[in-house]
Formats: sequence, structure tokens, C-alpha cells
Amino acid sequence: MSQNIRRKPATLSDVAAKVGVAPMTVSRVINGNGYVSEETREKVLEAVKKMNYRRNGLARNLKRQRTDTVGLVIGDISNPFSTELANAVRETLSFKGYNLFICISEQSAKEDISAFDSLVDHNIDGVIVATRSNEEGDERLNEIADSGVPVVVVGRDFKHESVDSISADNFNGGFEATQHLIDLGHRRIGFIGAGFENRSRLKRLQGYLSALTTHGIEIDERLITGRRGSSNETPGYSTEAIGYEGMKRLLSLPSRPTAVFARNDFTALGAISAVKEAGLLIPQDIAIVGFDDTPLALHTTPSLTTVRQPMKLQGQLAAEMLLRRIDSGTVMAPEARTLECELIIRESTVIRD
Amino acid sequence: MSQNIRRKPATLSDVAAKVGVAPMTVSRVINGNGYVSEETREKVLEAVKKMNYRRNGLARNLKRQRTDTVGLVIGDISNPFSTELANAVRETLSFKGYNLFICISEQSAKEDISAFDSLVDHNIDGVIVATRSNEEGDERLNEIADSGVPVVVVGRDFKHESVDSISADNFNGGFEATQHLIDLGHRRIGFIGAGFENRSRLKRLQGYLSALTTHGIEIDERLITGRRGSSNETPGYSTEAIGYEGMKRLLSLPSRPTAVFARNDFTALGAISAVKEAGLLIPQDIAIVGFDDTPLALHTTPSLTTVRQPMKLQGQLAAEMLLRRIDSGTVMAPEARTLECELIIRESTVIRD
DNA sequence: GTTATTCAAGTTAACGATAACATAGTCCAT
DNA sequence: ATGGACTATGTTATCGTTAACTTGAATAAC
Repeated sequence: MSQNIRRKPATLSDVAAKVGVAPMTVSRVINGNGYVSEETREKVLEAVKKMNYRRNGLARNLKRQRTDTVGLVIGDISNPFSTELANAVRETLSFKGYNLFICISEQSAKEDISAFDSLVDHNIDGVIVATRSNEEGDERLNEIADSGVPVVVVGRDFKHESVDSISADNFNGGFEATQHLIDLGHRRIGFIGAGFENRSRLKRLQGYLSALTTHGIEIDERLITGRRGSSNETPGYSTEAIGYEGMKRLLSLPSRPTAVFARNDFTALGAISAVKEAGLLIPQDIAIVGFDDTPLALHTTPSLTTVRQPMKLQGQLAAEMLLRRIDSGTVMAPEARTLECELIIRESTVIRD
Repeated sequence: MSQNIRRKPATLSDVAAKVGVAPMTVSRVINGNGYVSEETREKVLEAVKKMNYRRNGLARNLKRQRTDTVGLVIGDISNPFSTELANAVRETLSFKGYNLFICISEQSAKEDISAFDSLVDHNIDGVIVATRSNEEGDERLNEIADSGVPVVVVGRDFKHESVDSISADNFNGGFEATQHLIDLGHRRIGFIGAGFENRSRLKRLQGYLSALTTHGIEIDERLITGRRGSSNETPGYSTEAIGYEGMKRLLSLPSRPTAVFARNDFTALGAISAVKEAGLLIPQDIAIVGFDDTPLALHTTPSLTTVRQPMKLQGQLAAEMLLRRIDSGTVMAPEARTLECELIIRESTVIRD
């Protein structure tokens, strides 16, 4: 007979009634505060065990007006760097006694909003947002920040009078990646992965453009590729396809580039496949630089020159900034931090002995 | 002056008072049920907007006795397959109007327990658990299941009279991987990555052993390697080191293996590095098989033969099974499902033209 | 013109826990 | 013996919502 209706879990009062004390006494035993005699304590604990009592967090948090829980919204968990971020955040939080709930929002504004709402609905004490920004989502995030919920954003734009932000210096990363190629003597340098969103928002592209201009290299629009049309459905590993297609397009140009800077490592990976397929050599025929230094980058053949952003540090700082807001209980002025990236030179741009 | 104390958010009653109606009327407007005149509705909505009212989910859920939220506990989110699982779960749930909160528990039983507790404390409607099993964690999970919370476990052992489980057929996957090597003529076949936990629990190893025995190949303990000592701190990409060390040990044997089956793709990756470093060729000198078919496997050189487990399907099924339990509201007998794996043959075992 | 029916609210009592306050006994010091 | 400090409880009110019930119009039905 497996059709037993699930019995309702025991409450504090149930336990209290069984032992013959007031609910408050049981509460004291559970939470280990206030005075309780050893004798009573034992009787209560016995009943708690026997009745399989678990306290109701909803009720508790409602009364306490806090949850000791923080939410993290990430798009694209397929991306190893989201993963690293999440881990760093969790570690920092758990150290301070906070729990972390992660919500995934892969693609749409609708999912962003639903993630925000479900977290706020659970009265989390604060939120860290690391999704790609989009209009409707930002609007809701604004409301949430307005309503006094502590918010920190990571790796994306967002302006609000009480929201901290933290990000890698994507512009400079893009600049250095491109400069590295220029230093190696390249003049025709392509960019793969532009144009999903407002182009001026893509700092890596801006860095690329700036590096070219700085070195007096004329910008050739034909060398800048990406999916102009499809606005925002490029999660994780799927950007690989963009790299592949983009590189194919670049290779078919009358005068093809001798080097390419890809928006991220996955895109670079796709580009590598396309180059290999065309029977060309990396880096002799085409040098390639990626971005993010995902674990993949070390294991491609040739290994991938890429720009590492300090994900762990970003996660730590995000958590710390959020906790500061939570603890202060006040509305503080926003703080924005930008962290330096590091160029990691490997075989996809330079031949090792 | 940024030292404004955070003002308390408006409540239903606040809004009601402002408009001059009963709280219940405001509740009706918010939830869109019951009768409310168009006139009142507009006045309420206006006040809601003006006061930046957000309903308190804790109070709501406490009253409604449900949260429409499901928890997922994963260890090791660095692993792409956890990621795929999480995504599949989320998709299936969101389709049914449920939210997903993900908790990470990287290593210790303590973290497992704290993840379980934080989810249960928020009165989630059910939990999916996909961490590696460990004694204390299982004990708490047992209590949770006992207390009537719907639970489904994925990819791990767990016995409870009302907990469903779902898993890939790791034994058979291990068997097929090994048989593939045997079919190719290999007789000295190593295993890398044994021994973190109770060895009989590692189904992939069991499959390996069984394949050897089935084909009359004697088992040579020296060919089975792993970290016997360190029990359970091998998150994600770090198993790569185990692969590297394990392979080095195997290569230094008087008569080294001609093929190796690695516990997972990361381990295989480490093994590949060690082989390359020793100046040997894959697969000519050493053939290598991994497990999981992570995105990496396609991009190693040579590309990696591996066993794919249907992560997406596991996620979908887990979510569906859990929802069935939640919806039924009864205590149902446990169901256990095992899904077939698929051997993906690539260049690390077979030379392509 | 009386009785149903529908609409538009309001009232009450939880949901389960806890902060804050109140009570009462014991023990010790002055 | 009177007051204060400490211990061990109990009582009350409340956190913010909503289910369930009630009230009172307005409209429709006979």
C-alpha cells in the first residue's frame, strides 16, 4: 500500500504538546539560546528525534526578517568561468555563514526576470547578477534594487545608485591581445564574434579597434565578423559554431588575415577547427588569440594564447561587496571595480622550440 | 549622505491602508483571483507601483504551504556534465512552472549537509541530489526523505523507501570501453582513477574488471591505479592531475600497458599529457579511453574515445520523477532507472585515415 | 415583489516560529 | 527579611499573507 497520504510534518507546538511544555521552550532548545534545564532539554530533544521534527524555515525567516541566504544569477553555466565565479562566491559566503542559491538564466529576458523574482520571493538577503544584460531584465533589476535589496553585478554594465559592479578590464584585455599580435608583426588582424548586442558594449572589440588605431593600422570592416542578426542566443559551447563560421568567412576573403582575435576561447576553438580543415597551419599561416583562459585552452593543439580574467577574485570581491551592503543595513553609494586581465602566451601565436 | 537606513518594504496592509481598502482586496488584485471592481483594481495597482510593493514570498509560501521551487545539489560544477544536468532539470521544471535553486557542495559531507539544510529550510517542494555519496551526508538525506520531502538522486547510490534514483549504466559503460580496447587487440589494459571511495562502488571499475574476466584476461593489480589514500577531494578539473600521475606510474612499469581506460575525460586528459611527455604516440603506443564525453573530448589531440552518458535525459527524467512525487502528495514506492551509455570512438584508440 | 445569483468587498483565523515581556522559584548578600 | 541576580519557564503579539467565511448590494429570474 504505497498510497499513504504524506503526513504533515510536526511543528514546534506538536513537539511542545508531546513533551508538555510551551512552544517557546522547544524553540529555545532547538536554537540553543535562553535558559532550559538539562532535564527538559533532553526530553525535548528526544521528542524532536522521535517525531522527526524539522523547523520550518519559512516561518523562522519570516519572523527573523532575514534568511542568511544570497542568490546568484548566471547565464550560461556551460562556461567554465561562470563555474569558477560561482565557486568563489560560494566559498566566500559560506565562510561568513551564508548560503548560496544559484539560478540559471540561459537566454531570455523572461528567464532573467523569473530568476530574479524567484530569488526575491524567497527573501534572499542579496543578489549577485552575472548574466548578460538586456533591457527588460535590467528594468526588473532596477525595481529590485530600488526596493532596497542589496545587489552586485559582475562582468556586465548596470547603473544604479546603490548597486556595486565588478568586472574584468575587457577593453584592456582586448587591447593587449591585439597588441600582442601586432608586436608579432601582424597587420591584417581579424576579429571573430562581434555583433550580438550593441557593438559599443562589447569592450573586447573596442580594445581590438583601439589597439589597431593606436598602431596606425587601418580598420577593415570585412575583417570583423560575427552574427549581426541573431541578437542573444549564444550560450556556452555553442559560440564555437560562430568561431567556425566566422573563420571560414575570413579565410574566403581575397586577402585573408594573418591573425585573428576571437571573442572567447570557444569561439577560438571553432576558429581553430576551420583553419585545420582548410589545411593551414597555426600559428604559421594564421595566429589565434582567445579570451577567458578556460581549461580547454591548455589542451587544444596548438595550445591557445588567451587572455585570462581573474574569475576567482571577481567572485570573492562580489561576495564581499554584497556582504558589506547586507551588513551595513544602509543604502550605500555604488562602487565599481575593474580588475586587470593577463595575457597568456601559448602556441597558437608563437612557435615554441 | 549615503547613510540612509534601509526603509522597510511596504506590505499588503500598507498598500491597503493607502488605498483605503482591506488587505484582502489588495491580495486579490495582486494574485488576480476573486472579484475586484475595475476602479478599485486600478487604484490598488497605482499604489502598488507608487509604493514599490513586492509581495513577501516567505509569508505567502508559509500560508500556501508550497513554494513551487525545487532544489538541486551538485558537487563539482566545474564538470561540464553537472552543468548539462542542471540545465536539463531547469528546463523541464520551468516548463511546469517550477523554479530551480542550485546548491554546490564541492567536497565535504559538511557542505552536503549544509546544502540540504539550506534548501529544506526554504521549504523547497523537493530535492534532486547529484553529489557523490558519503556517509554523513546520506544520513541527513535519509532524515530528509523520512520527513516526507520528495527526493530523487542522480548518478549515485542511495536506498530509501521513497526515493527515486536515476543513473547511467556505468558498469556497462566501463565494460564496453574495455571491450573496445580488447577488440582492438590489447591485452595489457590499465585503469586510472580507482580507489577514492569504496572500490566496489566504482561501477566503471567493475565494468572494466568484468570485461577483462569475460575475455579471459588475468587481472593485474599493478595496472589499476588511483589515489588510494586521499578519500574524497577530487573536484572537477583537478582529477586531471590524477590522470597525469597515474599514467606516469603505469609508464614506469617494467611491462607497461598498451591501452588505458580512464575514469573520466579529465583523467584521460592528464594521461594524454603524460604520454606525450614521455614521447610516446597515441594510439600507436598507448590507446586511451575516457568517460563522459565532455566537450573537451572532441578537441584534444588526438581526439578522445570516450563513453557518453545521456546527461540531458537524466536531468529530464529526474525532474519528471520528482514532479510526479510532488504532485501525487503521497508516499510512493521507489523507482530506479538506469540509462544506457554510448561508446564514442575517436582517434585516441583508432587511427583514422 | 420575493427569491436566486452574481459581484465586490470585508472579517477572522490561521501558516509556524520567535522577540519581548512577564512570572516565579532559588540562592546569596546585605 | 529584603532586594538583587540568576535560572527556568510561560504568555502575548507579530512577521505578511491568504483560505474560508461572511456581509451587503445590485442584478436577474420567476
